[in-house]
Amino acid sequence: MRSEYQFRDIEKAWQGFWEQNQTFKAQVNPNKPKYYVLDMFPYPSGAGLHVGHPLGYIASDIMARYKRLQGFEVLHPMGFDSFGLPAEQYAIQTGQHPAITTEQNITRYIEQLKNMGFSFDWSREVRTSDPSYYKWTQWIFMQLFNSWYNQDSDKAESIETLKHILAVKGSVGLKAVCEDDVERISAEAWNAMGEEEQYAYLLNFRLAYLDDSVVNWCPQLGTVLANDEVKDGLSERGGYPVEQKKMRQWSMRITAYADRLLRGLEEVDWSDSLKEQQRNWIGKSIGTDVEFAIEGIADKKIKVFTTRVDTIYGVSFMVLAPEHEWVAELTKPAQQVDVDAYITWTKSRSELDRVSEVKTVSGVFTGSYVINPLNNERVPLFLADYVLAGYGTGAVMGVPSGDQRDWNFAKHFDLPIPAILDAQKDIEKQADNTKEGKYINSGIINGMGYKEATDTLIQWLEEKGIGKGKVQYRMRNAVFSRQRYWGEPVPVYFKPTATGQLLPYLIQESELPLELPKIDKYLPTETGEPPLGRAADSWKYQGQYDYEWSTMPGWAGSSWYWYRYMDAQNDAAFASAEAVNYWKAVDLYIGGSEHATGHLLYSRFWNKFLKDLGYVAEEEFAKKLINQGMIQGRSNFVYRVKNTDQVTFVSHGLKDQYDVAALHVDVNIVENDILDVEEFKRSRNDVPADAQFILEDGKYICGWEVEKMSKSKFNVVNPDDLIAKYGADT
RNA sequence: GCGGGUGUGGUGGAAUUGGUAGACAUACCAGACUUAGGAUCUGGCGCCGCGAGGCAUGGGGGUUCGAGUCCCUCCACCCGUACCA
Repeated sequence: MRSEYQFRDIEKAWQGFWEQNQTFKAQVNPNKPKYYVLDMFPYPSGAGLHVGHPLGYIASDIMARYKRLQGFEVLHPMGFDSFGLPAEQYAIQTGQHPAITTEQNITRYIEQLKNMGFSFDWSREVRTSDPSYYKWTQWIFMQLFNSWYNQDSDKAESIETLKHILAVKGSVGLKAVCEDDVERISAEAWNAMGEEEQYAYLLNFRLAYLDDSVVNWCPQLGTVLANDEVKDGLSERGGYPVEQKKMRQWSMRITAYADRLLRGLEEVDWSDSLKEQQRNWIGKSIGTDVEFAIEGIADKKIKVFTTRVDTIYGVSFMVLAPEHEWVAELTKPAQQVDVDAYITWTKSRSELDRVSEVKTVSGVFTGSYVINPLNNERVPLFLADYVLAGYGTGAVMGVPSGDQRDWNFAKHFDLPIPAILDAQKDIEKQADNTKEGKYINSGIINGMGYKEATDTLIQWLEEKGIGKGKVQYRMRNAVFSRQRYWGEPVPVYFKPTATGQLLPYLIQESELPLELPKIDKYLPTETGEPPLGRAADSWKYQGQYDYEWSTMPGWAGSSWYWYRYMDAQNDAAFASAEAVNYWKAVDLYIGGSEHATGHLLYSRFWNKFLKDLGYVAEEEFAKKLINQGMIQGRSNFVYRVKNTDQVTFVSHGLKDQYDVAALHVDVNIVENDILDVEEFKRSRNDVPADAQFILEDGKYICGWEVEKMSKSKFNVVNPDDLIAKYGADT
């Protein structure tokens, strides 16, 4: 009889006991203090659970067990973020419905997670792709559509309160977060509108709204690509050209919450680095909007945003984004050819390319001039792709003496570099962004210091009605449409007005969930519509109106899931008031830092919105957050001898005698650094059967190195294998 | 490019304010015990050197009586960069 620890039997027995006795089932129990420990739920990929997943799950499991022993009622759930691109790509290739592969992957994940013996309450499992779950994702979308952001109360309110304000006061003095170019109207004008006209007007104020956004469009694939799927201006699949194209998309007005998202960081126990990343992402800057008149065009003015209005006398050029809507009108015939060529070129460049290449200057003169309102000088108007249409006003003023990129631009196009501060040094050699000293060559602010000059200019501009102080955020509103199949359908249909304009309407709440229709292929349609367009003939609201064909992004389902765990089976609400008021918020959230500016920001946004509407208890959803690190892997290497006719590998101890190239080899065919040569030949089709191996002591010894664990380094170990070999506790 | 982070033995990591660098653990080496070992115990273990000693916290420079810690500068790697999850 062997006396060693029989982990296979013992672990299996206890896991069975826990399941039968529901040992880890959580309940609303007002007699006990609660503790909510949450893991970032995984995407169920086809590769199965990676060893990186348990790294965080082990930490949270330790906390969950510890808190239970301390007498807390502990909520420690697990679920699956099961909508996403990989399942859709697989469906496109195989015709297999993504729901089927997703189901299989989840089954595997659950088996793996149970083998590890985590103390999850599996009765609360959620799956974002399950209609009983996405019913509530769609419901939240409906609430966002039915809301506007009132800056007076500093919260989201029902669109009904806006209707009331419009009927009584109109929108002239209304403080709402909305599109900049919304026409301001009087109460009389509002009341004189027809019902459809009023409805169309309200669309400008909703927190979920339609807007033009720039996307990566691949004409050959007929689809929109993620930046991730674009490499060097070509699609990763197929290598086709990708261009920047404007499309009508759903967006979420997250910018309405920018300031609250900043302030909320002060009350959460998250790492300083993570908070800093969010602050920088939101990017609050205080500056000034200034309007420049256009020479020869009386009815239009170009608006720029600047954080350094004090440098306005140093302006020697102006730059518009190539996508700016007035480009066609502002381009003179003599420059038309150059401008067209430049725009064509920028269309091939991703946003990341555009802002990251600062060494090379590119741009083109439009032939037009604007007028500096302070000194009435003519300022040449250029296009350059470092200016982004989606940020600020899509136009910037060029001040070469104070900004290095502007300085480079001015040198390249041989533009003047006027000095504006007596403290600026060597501006013929480089820009000097100092705010020190007194202004020179600067009209009404000559002799002043920075603060006085800024205040004087803002006051002057506001009096003349051509500028005003403004807070600008770097963060943009969040695009919410995806031209994909495997996501939540948007619960909207389109109905034409009397004039034929299509307006979006919500379906009835009682009609939720709006389930994904079955389609024959998962590709976009031949006319470039999203995949759901394939169901258009039969999939109609009340048999006559087209539904929205785009689906929601991956972040929709993950931006509220912690509430569903509180009351996962509830069919009447996303969670009952009783459950929400007991569990309140996540006490400890564990996951990767890569979610700093995506998931964690979107989730805070939706949480604040749900709080405004009174559906949840807390302003911040995760009180404490810990980022787990990454798993390192021990990589193995083989050494291929260079410049030989016959493919030859030399063992590690002898490699210095040859000219060799080190190649990663799969660690799963290496044991104690000894390579399984036969398996190596079998598993690699780039290694011929007659390959030579120069051995030492009859063995092929591999080299090794510690690196990030990743597929490309062939150093990934499978948790199943490790558990089978050593047991879950190990 | 920009934002955030990390760099200390084979590995995970210690080192309170600037005051003995490498605690603790693991791996490895040698030995003991044992029917057996994925158990236990003992010793060794940053690098060079027989030794005395010298060198060493990504590289270079600086401040200081004294620097892993402070300053400057450079490098490498990781995360994010808005439709991967």
